[in-house]
Amino acid sequence: MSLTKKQQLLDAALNLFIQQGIQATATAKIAKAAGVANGTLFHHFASKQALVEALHLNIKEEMAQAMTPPDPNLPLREQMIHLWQAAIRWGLSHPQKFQFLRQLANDPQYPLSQQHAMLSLALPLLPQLIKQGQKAGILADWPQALILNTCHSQFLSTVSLFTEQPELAKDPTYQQAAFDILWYGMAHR
Amino acid sequence: MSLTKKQQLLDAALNLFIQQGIQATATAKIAKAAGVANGTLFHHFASKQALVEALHLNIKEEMAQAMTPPDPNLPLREQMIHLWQAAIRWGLSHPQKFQFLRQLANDPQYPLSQQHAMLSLALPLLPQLIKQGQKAGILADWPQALILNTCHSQFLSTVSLFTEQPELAKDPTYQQAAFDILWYGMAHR
Amino acid sequence: MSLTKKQQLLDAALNLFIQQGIQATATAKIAKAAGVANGTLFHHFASKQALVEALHLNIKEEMAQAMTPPDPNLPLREQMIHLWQAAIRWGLSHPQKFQFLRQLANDPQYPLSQQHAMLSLALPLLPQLIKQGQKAGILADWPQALILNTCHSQFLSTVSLFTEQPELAKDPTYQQAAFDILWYGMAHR
Amino acid sequence: MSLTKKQQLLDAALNLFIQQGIQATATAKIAKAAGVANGTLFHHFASKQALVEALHLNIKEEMAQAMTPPDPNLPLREQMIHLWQAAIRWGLSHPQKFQFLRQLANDPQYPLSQQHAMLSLALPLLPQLIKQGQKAGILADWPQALILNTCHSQFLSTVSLFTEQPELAKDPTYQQAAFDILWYGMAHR
DNA sequence: GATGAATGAGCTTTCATTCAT
DNA sequence: CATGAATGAAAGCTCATTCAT
Repeated sequence: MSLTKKQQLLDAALNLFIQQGIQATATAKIAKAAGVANGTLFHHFASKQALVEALHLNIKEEMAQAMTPPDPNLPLREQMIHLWQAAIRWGLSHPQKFQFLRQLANDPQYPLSQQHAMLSLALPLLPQLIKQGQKAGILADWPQALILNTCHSQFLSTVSLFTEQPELAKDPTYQQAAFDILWYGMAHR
Repeated sequence: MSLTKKQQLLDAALNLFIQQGIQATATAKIAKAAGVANGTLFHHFASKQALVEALHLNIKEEMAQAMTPPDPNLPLREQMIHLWQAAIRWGLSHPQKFQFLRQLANDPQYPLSQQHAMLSLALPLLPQLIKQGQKAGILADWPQALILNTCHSQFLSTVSLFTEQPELAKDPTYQQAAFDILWYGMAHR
Repeated sequence: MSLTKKQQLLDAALNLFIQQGIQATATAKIAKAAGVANGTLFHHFASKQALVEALHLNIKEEMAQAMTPPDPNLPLREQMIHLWQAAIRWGLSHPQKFQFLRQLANDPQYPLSQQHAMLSLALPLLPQLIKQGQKAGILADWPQALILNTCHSQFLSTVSLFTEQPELAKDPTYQQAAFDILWYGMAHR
Repeated sequence: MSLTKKQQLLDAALNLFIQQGIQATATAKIAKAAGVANGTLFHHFASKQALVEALHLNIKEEMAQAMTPPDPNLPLREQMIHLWQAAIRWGLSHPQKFQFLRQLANDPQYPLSQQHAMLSLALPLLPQLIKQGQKAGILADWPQALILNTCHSQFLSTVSLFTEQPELAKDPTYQQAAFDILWYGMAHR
């Protein structure tokens, strides 16, 4: 039962964290929602903080696995579309986990997990691709930080928008449009 | 002295909220930081929640005042640049207040203040301008929600980036670049 | 205005005390209900305790004035009826003040004002009358404390009953019955 | 050991409540008097209010168990004496619990537990007996409410008197006298 | 007299964590 | 492994009282 209960705790925690916030969720409520005893939580996790970190790690790993690398022989734009679609797809099919990552990224209590941590996680190949694109004269010659920042924010806000308004997500036109806004924005003119 | 102490409380609260988070900041610490007694906080604010809301309101009003409307006779692009610069300027010169707004927008405890609340606050004229631009064939014909979402996220992330890396903010090229990414992204092709 | 505000405070206090209890009523609420400032209460009364005592004293004096002594030439039973009716009448026409006296009498915080304090207040002549009655063989020869106790309790409970069920109070038969139960109970057989 | 601590808390609470009043007794003092930690009180009782209600319920049940029903074949007067003695005996042997019931009955904060709740608890059979007595012409034909009220108040005041003056309680004459006052008061003439 | 901002001790309640079973 | 009673520090909030104006 051990693995089961540990997983039940993680599931219950995720569920409560995104509803009420991390701080506002008492460990006792997590245990109750998981159907285990109060002390069992501390049997599997040294502290509430450790539980949060374990959950964070789990989700990061799961997301990383979903991000298959693009075929390097494809044109740059196609490679980027591949990354973009994989990231968006994961965000839309795991809205709770996605929101948890957002929450952590904005929580002053967990400053280690900066915004960029999430980006580099979702799109670890992006920096190289951008550099390639700039060298090849396909992308505009602005600072990396600015371009990465834009990619990141467009990714986050697109998933959020599509999660809130699922009817938009259903139309593939808009999925494409979200990428095009980004692409034409950073393309060289 | 009433106004003084009330303001001291708001100042201390803002300072602590963005350092430690809202929940993690005890009312007693706010009072201490403000140099007043514990009960004084509750003399001026009915509850911690009321203090947060008062602070929120103050900042929103202050930001709204900073957002001067553009000259409607200017070309669309110039009007948008006007808005963009006013918003960025305010964000950069009030980094704490800006961060507080971000925090609230992402806090599941204060769901009323959605992301879009902040946007419509900073750029209340934007929806009309976009509609005009689409009618005139200047902007691409994507759903309003998508374009607004992009503007919003680019605004937030640009202020954050420039606040974290002030050397970027100093170069007016990059301020312009951040707007151009947005503009060429949503411009009609 | 001084007398007025002081009286307003006493009135407001009485009203709130019987609704919520003495302890549960904050001085600030009394002041607000009286339409005066917070500090004004302490201008007229040294402390909350002093306010309670002043109210108590006022009510006791008012009640004492309403208790006109019976004609000593009347038969014993008529004298007792006189006292009984005066007491009941006062209780029914001042239900709030009556209830306040009850509350104080049962409050462990104000132990000075025992049950008997209220009795001797309402019916100061009663002990003598009882003694006379016993000497004359009209009343049973039980201990004074027992008879006084019975009179007292029948008085309190009758006013309470009639206040709760005003339709009973309207029928003079029942007013008389309440006295008769008492009288035949303690009469000599 | 759970039952032990829970009971210790109830005992300590009863003791302090009747000395200082319910409101005036801090939960921290109850915990200290019970020899447990502050939080333990709230582990067993959801709130102070819940503790009060649990205590109330406990005492009511205990009292109800002590009230053995009379033999219905006995004459009416004997049945009433049986009830009277059982009630008085319980009140005298549990003075704290009796006083707590009185306190609650008079506390405007707990209005549900009216005076009559206590009576019907102590003497649940009384209403029927009275009706029987009136039909048989043994008891006077006054409204039930009036007679019940008298019984109730005589019961309460007798226990109080005997508790305050234990020397009276020792003389069985006076126990009988207290009942006789009641009986002759309501007997048909 | 009258005001109401200011105080700080004290209240009820919460909660992460421990530990004997 | 699992439990849940027990802990006590700390939280948000209340309130009688003071005092400068």
